[in-house]
Formats: sequence, C-alpha cells, structure tokens
Amino acid sequence: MTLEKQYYSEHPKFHVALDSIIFGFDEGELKLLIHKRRFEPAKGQWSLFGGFLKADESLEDASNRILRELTGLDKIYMEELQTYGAIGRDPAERVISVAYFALIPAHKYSATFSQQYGATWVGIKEMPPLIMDHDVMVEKALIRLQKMASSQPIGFKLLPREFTIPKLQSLYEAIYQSKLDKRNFRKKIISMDVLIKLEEKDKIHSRTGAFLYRFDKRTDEKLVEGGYNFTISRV
Amino acid sequence: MTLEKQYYSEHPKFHVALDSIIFGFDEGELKLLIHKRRFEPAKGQWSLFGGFLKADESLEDASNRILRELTGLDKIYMEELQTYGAIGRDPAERVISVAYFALIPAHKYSATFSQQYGATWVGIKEMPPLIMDHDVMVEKALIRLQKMASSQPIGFKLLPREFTIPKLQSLYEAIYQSKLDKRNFRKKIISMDVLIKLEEKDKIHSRTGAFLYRFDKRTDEKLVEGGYNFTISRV
DNA sequence: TCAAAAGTGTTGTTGATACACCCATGA
DNA sequence: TCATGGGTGTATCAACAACACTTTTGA
Repeated sequence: MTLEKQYYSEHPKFHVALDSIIFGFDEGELKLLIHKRRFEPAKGQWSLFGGFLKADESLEDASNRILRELTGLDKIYMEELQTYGAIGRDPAERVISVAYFALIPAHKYSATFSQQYGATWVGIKEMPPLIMDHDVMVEKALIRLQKMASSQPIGFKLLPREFTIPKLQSLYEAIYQSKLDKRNFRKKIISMDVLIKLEEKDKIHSRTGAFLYRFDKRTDEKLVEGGYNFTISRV
Repeated sequence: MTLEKQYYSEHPKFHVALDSIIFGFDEGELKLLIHKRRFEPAKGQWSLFGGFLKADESLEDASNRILRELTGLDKIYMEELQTYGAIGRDPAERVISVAYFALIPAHKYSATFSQQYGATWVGIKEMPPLIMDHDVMVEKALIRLQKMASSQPIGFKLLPREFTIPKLQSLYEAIYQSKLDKRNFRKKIISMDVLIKLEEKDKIHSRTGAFLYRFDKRTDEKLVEGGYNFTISRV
C-alpha cells in the first residue's frame, strides 16, 4: 500500500446521491417533475427524482443519466444547485446528495416515460410536501430560477421553438409569481434583439391570434455570456 | 439487514473532501490563501486548503472546522461554490470534493497560524498553478466574488471595522480588476446608506488623511436580503 | 514648493415606469 | 354584438456616465 493510499484510507467513505429539481412550463404554470418514492425509507411519499452516483461516472454524467432515463431527452439545461450533507438528512443512512437544477421544454416530454417512473408534473403552487430536505432544495432552485430569469433569456430552455409574446410573458409571470405590464414587457424583450418574428400567427390560444416568434440562438448566446439586466416592472 | 440497508448497500461509497477558496484583501490587492501540499500525490505543490469529511460532521461543519483550524477565526463568511466529482480529478483515488468560498478580514488573520500550516497569501494576479482542478475552482470563485460584489455590500466581510472610502474603492477595483471613477463610486456608496462617517481621519496612508467610516450592520443586512444593483462605471 | 492623495457637482443620456385605448376574431 | 385577448405610444422620473479642479499636508 502506497503512502497516499494509507493516508486516504484513514478517512470514511460516504454514499453520494443526486437529486434533480426539474422545472417545466405548461398550461401557463411553472411545474415540477416529482414522483412517489419506491423504496424505504419514506416509500410512497412525494420525492424529487434522484439516484446514487456510480463508480464509473462523474457527477454531471450521473445527473444527465437520471434526466435521460426519466425524460428520454438529451442536452437538457442543467446546473448544480447545492450539495446537501447534513447528518440526519436521510434517516436510513448517511448520504451526501448533490442537487441539480434542470429546465426542460415540457412539450417535448413524452408521457410514456412518465408512466414508467410514476413521474408527475405538479404546479409549484400546489406542490405537496416532499421527503427529507427536498422542499428546501426546491425553494432554493426557485430562487435560482428567478435570478436566472432576470439575468439571461430563459425562455429558450422552457418554451417550444415557436411561441407568442403573451406566452413568453406568462412564463415570466409564472417564474416571478407576479403580473407584468404587457407594453413594457414587449418593449423590453424586443429591444433585447433575441426574438425573430415569424409570418404565422398562433390562432389556437386566442381569437385574435398572436404572432409567433423564435429565439435567435446567436444573440441568446451572446447575452448569456455577457449577462444582462432583465428587469420588468412587476404590477 | 433491513430493506433500505440492502438497497443502499448496493451502491458504492466515496471519499468526500472539502476545498476552501479563501479570499482576503491586503496591500490593495485581492489575495488567496494557499499552501504547499504535505502528502502525496502532488506533495510540495501549491494547493488550496482542504480536508476530508468526517463521519460525524456536516459539510458546513467540516468547512468551518477547516477555516477555524487554519485561521483561528470563527463566523467567517462562507458559502458553497460547487462540488467537483470528475473521475480522474484526484490521481490517487476517487474523491468527491465540495468547494467552499470564504471571505476573511485579512487584518484579523494571525501570522502564527500561517506558520503552522505553511499558509501563504498570494495576490490573485501572481498566483502559481495549483494542483488538480484547484485552478478551475479559483476561477469560478473569482467570478462568484465579482457577481457578489455587484449585488451586495461586500466590504463588510473583507475590510477592518474602520476604513476609508478610497480603501473601499480599491477593494472593488481589486475585485473587478479595473479602475473606477472615484466621484461616481463615492456618490453611489453613500447613496446606499450603509456607511457611518466617523470623526477621525486615517493619516497613515496619505498626507491629506481620509475620513474613516464604518458599515451599518442593520442596513447591510437589509441590502443583503433584498439584493441590489451595485453598478459603477468601470474606467 | 511640490508631489500625492482626498474631496467635491453638474450635465446629458439612457432606461424604467406608469398608464388607456383600438383592433381582430369567433361564438 | 360582445367578450376575449392582441397590439400599440408617450411623458415623467431615476439612475448612470462622463468629466476637472481645489484642498490638505508632509517631505
């Protein structure tokens, strides 16, 4: 045994898990993907999706694996939220859990996966209590999402490729949980130069019909990089 | 063996470590506290301070322990930066490392501790290469510090209790790594209502002497809570 | 007397807010 | 014809950026 092995082996090892706070936007509401836990402890209670870290994968790989298994989607936007390591957080055994925060375009999410894992979308306003410290994670993720929404164009990650300005506004309203002034919203978002106006209108969601837009990927990337200040007066 | 034990035990365990990115401000420069590693692998190379998580402590406790052992200081400002878990990051063994970002008032830091652990302050501009992924951690911490400086009054955590406005400005300049306009800086910081002007002047650092100020803890807390926008034109 | 740093105000510009009416459409 | 939601413009105000000279003092 080498010196470093000796040294390292003096120290305890821990289970390392991952938990995913998965946001989606649908029916004008910000939603969270959760399920009923399938094993003890707390079997049957509402929980975030998660899993244990495997020996041959990095944390990001593991988190991506969980998202892929669950949604069938790849290239989902994901970032680390925080790592939770309180001693009694898992009543069964000590587990260090790395929480990841993900944004998925809900319209792409196939319901077949949903059934397989018992996944359920719940509106964040109607969210049931979750197990362990999962509620704390969600609260922190929501704050992160709000900050993110005010510093980079976020709609890209949560909306379908084509969308109307009223839809985009309702996304921001769902994230901020407050109403916005539609004239100021439109003025601001257009001045940012990230939207490409299309010819067609969406006639499904209103009688008048609203013009469809697309995000301009190039501008979006520039804005993400530089960061900017997206403030819209809340009403 | 209970069901949950059985389930949990199917999964591998990992060493969990902590690394601290410790910033201080001294001699007009933003500095980082590092040392030469005392064991293999990479013995003798520059490294962040860190240590392994113990079975009976939470992550925050462990990070606080490391800071206390190292600096003799308690109640240091500290927050999680990110968790690093790439497979080959530690060449000896797989280690999941939670990086913490800390701000210490460098004037309180006693040199005796420094000797015991071989701690060395290095200016971030003159930083030597660090082991493993520690450089990446520092880079991320610096960006975090810059964002933090533009959204809450940060001087509180890095300066002595009494300081002059030119000192405070030089702290911001060190963080942003660019010069600021002193009239605009003064105007902005005073309008924020966090400073209490004292009677005395600091005559050590200049001939004219500059008035001393103190932070108003109450206002500071309000601003931290609400967040604000601290933008000063960079020159 | 001079070098070095502290301190001080104004103006132009930009961006945010507040706010009300008309239009298009399908039921 | 009416209810619903889409779309548009302006005036006020607050905040930021740019910018140069005087004062104090110790060496």
